[in-house]
Amino acid sequence: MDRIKILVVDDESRMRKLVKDFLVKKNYEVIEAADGSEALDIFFDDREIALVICDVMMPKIDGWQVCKEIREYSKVPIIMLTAKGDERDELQGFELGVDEYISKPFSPKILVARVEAILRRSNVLEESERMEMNGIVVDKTAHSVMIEGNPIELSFKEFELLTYFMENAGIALSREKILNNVWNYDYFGDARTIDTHVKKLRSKMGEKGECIKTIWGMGYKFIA
Amino acid sequence: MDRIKILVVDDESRMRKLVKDFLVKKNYEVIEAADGSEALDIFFDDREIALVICDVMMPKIDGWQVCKEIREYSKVPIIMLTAKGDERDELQGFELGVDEYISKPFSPKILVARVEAILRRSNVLEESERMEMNGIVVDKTAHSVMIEGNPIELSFKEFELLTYFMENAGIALSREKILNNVWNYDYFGDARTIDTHVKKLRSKMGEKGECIKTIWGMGYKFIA
DNA sequence: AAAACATATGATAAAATTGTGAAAATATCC
DNA sequence: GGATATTTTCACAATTTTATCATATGTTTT
Repeated sequence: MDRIKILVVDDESRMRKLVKDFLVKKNYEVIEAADGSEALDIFFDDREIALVICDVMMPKIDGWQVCKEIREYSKVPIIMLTAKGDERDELQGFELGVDEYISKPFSPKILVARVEAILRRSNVLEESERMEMNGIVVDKTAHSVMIEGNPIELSFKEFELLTYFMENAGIALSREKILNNVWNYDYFGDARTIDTHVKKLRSKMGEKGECIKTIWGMGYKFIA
Repeated sequence: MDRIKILVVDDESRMRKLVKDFLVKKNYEVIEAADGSEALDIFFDDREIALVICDVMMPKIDGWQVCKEIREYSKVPIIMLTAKGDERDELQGFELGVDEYISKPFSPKILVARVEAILRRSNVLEESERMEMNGIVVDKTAHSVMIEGNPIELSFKEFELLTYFMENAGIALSREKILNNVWNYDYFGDARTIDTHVKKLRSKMGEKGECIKTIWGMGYKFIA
């Protein structure tokens, strides 16, 4: 899965950097905008931003305005950074659809906690990546495999191999191709090791092992 | 915060024990009273009882009477256990200030659900973040853990780790991910420290330690 | 049908990962 | 400041996975 994108809008570059640093450490992808119009440009251009963190006080277009314009078209979660707890402003904000406030100065922990809470609420975090073909259910998130409702235990490589097969169902895959995709690029061992893994996979998959077909002189193919 | 106190009033010890067992598993402190006058004594003596569960049918002072006397001085939520749905009685009860009825026989789930609902309504469960999975009760507010009704002592990190696992039950978690979420962003130590914590957690959790599964070559996963 | 070649299989060796206990470093509490 | 508990590190054992190889089995070609 790709990293989650967060748009940080603030006219002070120091503040942007601060916020960015903590979020990057948490493995988010942070995009910066130095003012309201840049923020709106980026937001409507990118279309994949999962969260907006926006300073209220900005020259030209202020935070409220940014919020309002985004809300015209999007329900993306918005966190506002306020100078201090101005209740009247906050009330106004909630009407505009602000999801959360963080008043400066804030601790990094608070920031990260709020961000995670919001993302969890909006189900951006941890959507389960599942795949189902012919009674074989692969859940990449849970790292589990079920066949006809029964869980089976696969080793790491076997799991990777199976998901690679299933993601490329119906496509003939040469050993070379499999090596390049399932093994690290720096693997220079024997390609025949694939055979062994295929063997184990097939046996663990029972009847469904026949989904992995041998293409003589070429490689393998997964058929659903 | 201390555990929440619930007073259970019933002349049948079997019934008291039944109710108590389920509530204790949910980390409530249960105080028993075998008859009405004992109940009133305990209630006015303790002053910290958050909920009263009271049988209607009792010798000497019946449930209605207990309810009435408590209501003279307190607005504590009261749940009545009735033999069967006698509507006339229930009407009478609501006038007395009974909050909820549970008619015998009841399922433990119903009981616990009603209790939690009432406590939430009366703000006793003030955002007390607790979760329960497979007999493991974690109360983030109280920072306590119970397994099958027995409290276990966890260190700070162990507690954080367990809650992280439980909040992400069923999801395969890489060491990197665990470090980023349970440890501070500024931790750059050895990832193997996780193993040590997992080891201690497992041993402290006894049989339930098996809920933390090792995913070879990948990380760990909590299964409920 | 035999030769030549490709894949399957089982056993085994090598490598990688995790479990564990103890010691060292840190933090916390009197 | 010392005692205690927690957290981290480390070394080694135990375990699991992965790679290799020899051999068996199966396909294709001649």
